[in-house]
This record gives sequence, structure tokens and C-alpha cells, in this order.
Amino acid sequence: MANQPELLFTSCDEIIRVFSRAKESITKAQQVLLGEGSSDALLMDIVHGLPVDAKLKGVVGGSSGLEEMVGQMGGRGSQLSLESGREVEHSAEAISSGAGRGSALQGQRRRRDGGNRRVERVAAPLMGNTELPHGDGYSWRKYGQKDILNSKFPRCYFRCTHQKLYQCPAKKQVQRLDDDPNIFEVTYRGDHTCLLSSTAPSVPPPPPPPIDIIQPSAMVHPLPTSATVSLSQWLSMDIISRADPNPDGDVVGNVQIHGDYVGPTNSTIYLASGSGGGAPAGAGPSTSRGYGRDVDFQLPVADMADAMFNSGSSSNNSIDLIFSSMDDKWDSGDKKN
DNA sequence: GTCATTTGACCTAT
DNA sequence: ATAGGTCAAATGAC
Repeated sequence: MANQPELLFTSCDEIIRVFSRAKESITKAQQVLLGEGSSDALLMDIVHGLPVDAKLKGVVGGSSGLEEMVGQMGGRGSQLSLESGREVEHSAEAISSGAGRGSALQGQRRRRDGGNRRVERVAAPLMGNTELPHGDGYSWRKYGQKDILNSKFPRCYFRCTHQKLYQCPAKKQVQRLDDDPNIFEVTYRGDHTCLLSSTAPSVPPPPPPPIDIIQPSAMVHPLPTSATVSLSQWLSMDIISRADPNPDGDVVGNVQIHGDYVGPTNSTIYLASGSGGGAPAGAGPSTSRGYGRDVDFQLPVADMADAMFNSGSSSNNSIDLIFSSMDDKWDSGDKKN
């Protein structure tokens, strides 16, 4: 790719076109939802009907990539005050009494840290690392895992990465539901205090607001049904395509997508290729390392990229699929000289 | 060397 | 006694 600037530029152009169409379609979907009430099925119909380029369908695997994106956006939506992206339960009593797990034994369990707990149910990512729910904007460190009585799946224990530095007491537990492995039950305990420090990382989105309990059966793909931040606002993107911004030729066909996200900062996706590009290696807000499970304040656009490009464990590098599919295009058509 | 994950052992509320 | 929650040594990735 580095040796084929035209190919790279055309590829980026293709991505921009598809993103633009996705934006249009989601905006339409939002209008439908706001105008006629919420209907997940209706939205999914719209998403399935998107004029998604066949090549990008290939990129995201068997399911529609935009379907995944909408699911991811629903999950993120809780942090954007979208009200039904996640199933949230603010109730110490509900938690301590088993919180939907149906275990009488768990109802007897203790509350070690004062009962300040909150439960969310989050759909598992459809691709990438499906073993854990998508990042919630905070940085977590896993400190334990335990098999739970009468549960098919182990429970994972996480605490705030900044626990030692800032004495942040925040913790969370993640467990798959027995009756629906596609849903994670995430229990948050304690509030983050690491954000109060002036040396702490940038402020992540606020925690999701309390909402009524949703029937688990309705939580297959969390979708925003009402919004205090409109989808179109959230998704508003200024797409800047720059062909060879650097006269020295270091970067060719760099594409920046700026999200007008009302959050800590604008986000930028760098699709630079070639050596010594304008974007640093691993560019992006995440400071994660290791296995890519920890997420430091990922932003929505980055999430979309994550969803689309399947960042994480798979050796099936989707970005390769994008451009290999583009190769096919040129092999069969334009690329004849 | 640093930091994150894994996992068996330990702690403790019930 | 039991089981959920936590600790910490071992291990691995970077």
C-alpha cells in the first residue's frame, strides 16, 4: 500500500463514501425513531436496508457492520445519556438479592462495600473480543475470576487501574448470563475518585443515568430509543481528505475523521499508511496495552473503528480485508495497467 | 523493567 | 461449612 499512493487514496475515498452513507442512514433512522416512537425492530430493518457496499459487508464478517456499529453505539450511548442503550439497575437491594440470576443463595450474599452498586446488562460484541463486553470508558484491571455456583460462566473481577495511584475504589464484576450468553451482566461498585486528581487522565463520560429495568429478552442489540444527545449530533463528522499533506511524501492519503462528540476531546481516526506517517503508531486515545482489554477513555468514533476493524485478538485483520477486497476490485476492473 | 493477566489460596459474610 | 470476593505469586507481553 505504501508504494501505491493512488490505491491508498482511492481506498480511503471509498471508506469516506461508505461512512457518509452510513451517517445518512442512521440520521434517517433517528428521525423515524423520534417521530414514531422507539422500535428496535424498525431500526434494525433500516440498518439492514442500508446500501452498504458489498465489500464492506465482507469487512465486517457475516453480519452487517453497521448493525454492529449501531449495537456498539447503543452500548456507548449510556455514557452519552442515551437512555436505553444499556439495561441499568441502580439498586443495592436488587443486586444483593441476586439481580436476575435467580439464585436464592446469592440473595444471602454480603455487601462488602456499602451497597453502592449498579448493574447493567450489556450485549456482547458481535465480533472482536466477545469474551468481554465492550469498553465502558474506564480503565479496568482484572484481579480475579471465579466460578459461581449454578452459573455456567465464571465471574470476572475488575478494579480501577488507578486504584493504587488515586485510591480509586471503583470495581466491577462481569458475568455472562446463563440463559443468554450474548448478554453480560456488569455490576459496578464504588465510584471513581481517580477523576478528581489533577494528574488523572482526562474525564470520561459520566455514568449512565438510572432507568427502569428492561426485560432481558429485549436486550439483544442495545439501541438508543431516545436521546439527550442526538445521534446526528453525535455522529456529525467532518471528513477531511488530504492527499499527500506532507510535501516530503511521508504521508499519502491521510484521512482524518473528526467526531463532534460532546466529550473530553475530539477524536481522530488516522488511517495513515506507510512508514513514518503523520499519525503516531497506535494513534488514538487508548492507552491500553497487553491484550487490548483495558480501555482508557475510548471515544465513540474510535469505537466505531474498533467495531469495524475488529481491533483486538483476531488474526483476521479486517483492515486487510478492506484492502484485499479493494485489490479484488482492481484486479477485476480498473487495475489493468 | 514494568505492567497486566492468570489462578490457587486465603478471607469472611452468611 | 459454604461460596463470593480478594490477594498475591507466577507468568507473559511489551
